[in-house]
Parts: sequence; structure tokens; C-alpha cells
Amino acid sequence: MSDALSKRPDQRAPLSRERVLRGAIAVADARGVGSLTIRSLAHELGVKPMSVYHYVANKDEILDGIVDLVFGEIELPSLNGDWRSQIRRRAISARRVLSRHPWAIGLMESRTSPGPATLRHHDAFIGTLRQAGFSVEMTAHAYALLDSYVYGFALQEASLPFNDAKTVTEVAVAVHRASADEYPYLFEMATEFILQPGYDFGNEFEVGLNVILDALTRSIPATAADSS
Amino acid sequence: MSDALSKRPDQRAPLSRERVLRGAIAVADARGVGSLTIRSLAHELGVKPMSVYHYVANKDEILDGIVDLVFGEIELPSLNGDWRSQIRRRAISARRVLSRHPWAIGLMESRTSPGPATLRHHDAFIGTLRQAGFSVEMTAHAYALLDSYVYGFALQEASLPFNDAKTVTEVAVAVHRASADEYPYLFEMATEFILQPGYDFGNEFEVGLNVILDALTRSIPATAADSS
DNA sequence: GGAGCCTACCGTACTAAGTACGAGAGCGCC
DNA sequence: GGCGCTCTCGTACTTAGTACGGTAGGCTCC
Repeated sequence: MSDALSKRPDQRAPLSRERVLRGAIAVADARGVGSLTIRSLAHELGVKPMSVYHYVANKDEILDGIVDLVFGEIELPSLNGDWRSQIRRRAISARRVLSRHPWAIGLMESRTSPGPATLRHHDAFIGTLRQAGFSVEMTAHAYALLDSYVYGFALQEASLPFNDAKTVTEVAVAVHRASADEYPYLFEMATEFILQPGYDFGNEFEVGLNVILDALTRSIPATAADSS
Repeated sequence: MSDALSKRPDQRAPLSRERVLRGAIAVADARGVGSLTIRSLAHELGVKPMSVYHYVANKDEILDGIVDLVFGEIELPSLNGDWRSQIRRRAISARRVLSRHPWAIGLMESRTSPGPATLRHHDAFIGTLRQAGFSVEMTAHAYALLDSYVYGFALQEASLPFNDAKTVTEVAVAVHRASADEYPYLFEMATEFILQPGYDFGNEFEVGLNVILDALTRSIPATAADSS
């Protein structure tokens, strides 16, 4: 009883808001947001359920918190340097982060109070385009276009019924059974393209990204188009 | 007791799977998916909770069902006719539908088994592009690009903290308080553009959509570019 | 015209999950 | 050497999903 730790069975790091949120992300990554409960989180952290309430007010605050942490994982574009490669890099990073934490996409819709990482993120993105010579208005257009693409792509990736190799064959069977007559074009696309060995929907990302970046490049004011 | 209805307090239409799902959409539209529970749904339908289980196996089936119903609300593109205006029309319709049922976006991520309306939808979209002369591969590219944009835009719209006029002023206050130093570019964009009277984020949609359609137009094989 | 059955609906009750309330344990401070 | 503060937890209440079985009205077939 005189030892340093009396109640701690293991020398667990003391809880903190940070550790609570990291634990929540770990649970969500491993078993989905659906099974992120206060109890499962407490189990993950090695504590009892009510302990986490010392660091967050309620579950909503956890959800807001982990969405913001996920945004924090996305590489910020740099204000200096070629805008196109900066924006490109951050788009690719965003997709990677969101495909690592697909549950974050679904949460975005219901959480309307952005955290600091999210705001910092938006600021860097807008700043990069402004520095590159885009007008405020063009920046708004470009921002809406690029981010819509990135989030939408991640959303599609997350809701795809054939994410892992095992399920591809199941889908193939289902497609063959019911689709040829009812959904001829879907059938064609599935058999001739998507279900071909080696196909990876993720590769589509950069194709579309390049299309968008090309289109934006054409619309920068001439005065800034060749700043370097 | 001899009358036609014995237990029905009002002459409520008999329940059906359709009515259950429509009721679920009504609840979700009115108070969010968060407050769509079996009990709230039963209340909406004027029955007791356990009655809905005669028409659906469980709540997940309800969620799958209403996502599919929402997809069914989107106007299908027509196979005949100018592909560009068909695709444009369906994109605009999709955005309108998703902004009417914003909760559907968040659900998409967690529901990976598409329903018939969803499949029919994909089929029509792909078919329209194929008929227009896009190769299978180009169709896949275009499809991923367009749909990512549409869904992503809807997602951003849904998670915007300034959807209605009342909250705009709250946001303006918050922005002024904390953002000028920490988030200079965000501050600039907010004050000079977004918070201007008359600004509507929704207007950005067609700007980006036109950019994408222009880019796609350039990439159709020449043989099909002028089919009419 | 009644016995059986089917359909639609509901009552009860169990389980999981969020969380209010307050207690106790260690620890620093006067 | 008691006081209060911080962290953690035990208990218990509430809401939500849903298993299980009941019941009432109508239909069928004799």
C-alpha cells in the first residue's frame, strides 16, 4: 500500500483529454464508430466508464474531438512554393487520412462546429490559393470544387461494397446473378473494368484530381499564372 | 363494436413497409437521424413500437431502406438526348435531394449494400455516358469525378456552420472574436465574401459543375463529340 | 356457422448504452 | 493532522433496440 500506485493494476499512463480522444479513434478505426461507446472506450483505455467524463462533457464532445484530430492528420499545404503541387499534396494526404478513418466522413455531416485543426486547415488551404494569385472569389470557387471532390471521393470509397479483395468475388457473384438484364450498363462496367484483376478504385482519385487542377490552372489571372 | 374499425382510434391507413420507410424519412427530415428511433417512428406512424417490426427486420434495414428511397428521388438522366444537359440535370437534382435529406449523406458511409433505386441510378448514369460515346474507362473516370463532386458538395453544405440566416450572425461574431490573428485568410474570405449579404454557398455548386463538365467535354473521343 | 388459422398489431421485459450523483482515495498545503 | 482538490469509480436511472409471445379480427373450408 505504500507503493506509488495503489489502485492502478498496471502503470497505465494517466488519463487525459488527448488520451481519451486517441483511444476513441483507435476504437473507431478498429471496430467502426458504431461500436464506439463510452464503455468500449473505457475498456480500451483500461479504466471504468465514468472516468472518461472527467475529460469530456459528453459523447458529442468526443465525436467533435476526434473529427478535429483527424483533420489535424492531414498535411497542410505550404504558403510558399508552387500552389499546384502544394494543393495536390494536401488533397492526396486528405484522401489517405480519410480512407484510414472512413467513419470521420459520416461524422462530418452531423458535426457543425469545426475545431481548431479544421479551421487551421481551411486557413492554410485558402491562404495557398490567395498567395498563388487567385482572387477571393476564385479561391472560394476553387475551394468548394476541390474539397467537394476530395470529400466526395472519400465518401464513395468508404461506401463502396468492394473494399477488400474478399468481398470483390461476392460482389461479382451478386452482379452476375441479378444485374445483366436489369442493369446492363452497370453490368458492363463491372465485368469489363471494375472486377478486372488489378483494378483499384483508389487510382481514380488522381485522374480526377488532375482534371480539376488543370481546369483551375486555366482560370488563374494571367498576372499570377507564372509566379514562381 | 360492429363497426369496421375496432382498435384503430382513427381510420389510419394500414401499415406497410412503404409507410414505415416514409415515416422514417419524415422523422429524419424533421428532427435528424439522431432522433430517429423505433419509438419515435412508431409515434409518427400512430402505432406502438413493436408494430414496425412486422415490416422490417431491424433498424439497419430501415436505414438501408431510406437511403435507397432518397436515391430514388433523384431524377434519372435519360439515355437519349444531349449527355451534357442530362448529366447536368441529374447532378442538380442530386444536390437538391441531398440537401433536402442531409442525413442521407452521413448514412451512405455506413451502408454498403446498395438498394435497387441506387443500382438503377448508377446504371442510368453510366448508360448515359456510354451512349454519349465515352469509353468504358473514360466513363469510369467521369463517373468517379462527377459523383465525388456531387456528394462532396452536399456533404460540405450539410456540415456548413451557416446554413440558415440566423446562425450566420453567430458565426460572424465567432469569426471576429478569434480568427483575425489565428486564421487570417479564413477571416478575409469570411468577411469579404461569405458573410456578405446575398452570399449563398449553394450557388457555388453550378460553378464547379460547369468546370467539370467543360473538362469532360474536352476528353470525349472526337467521333462522338458532336453526336446529337 | 363454427374451427382453425393467418395477419396485423401490441404488452412485457431483457439488454446495451449515456450519464447524473456522489463517494472515496491519494496528495499537497497550511 | 485536518482541508480541500483531483482523479477515479460504484450505483442507478433513463432511453433505445428488440426477443417472445399474446390477442383480436377476419378469412377459409367444411
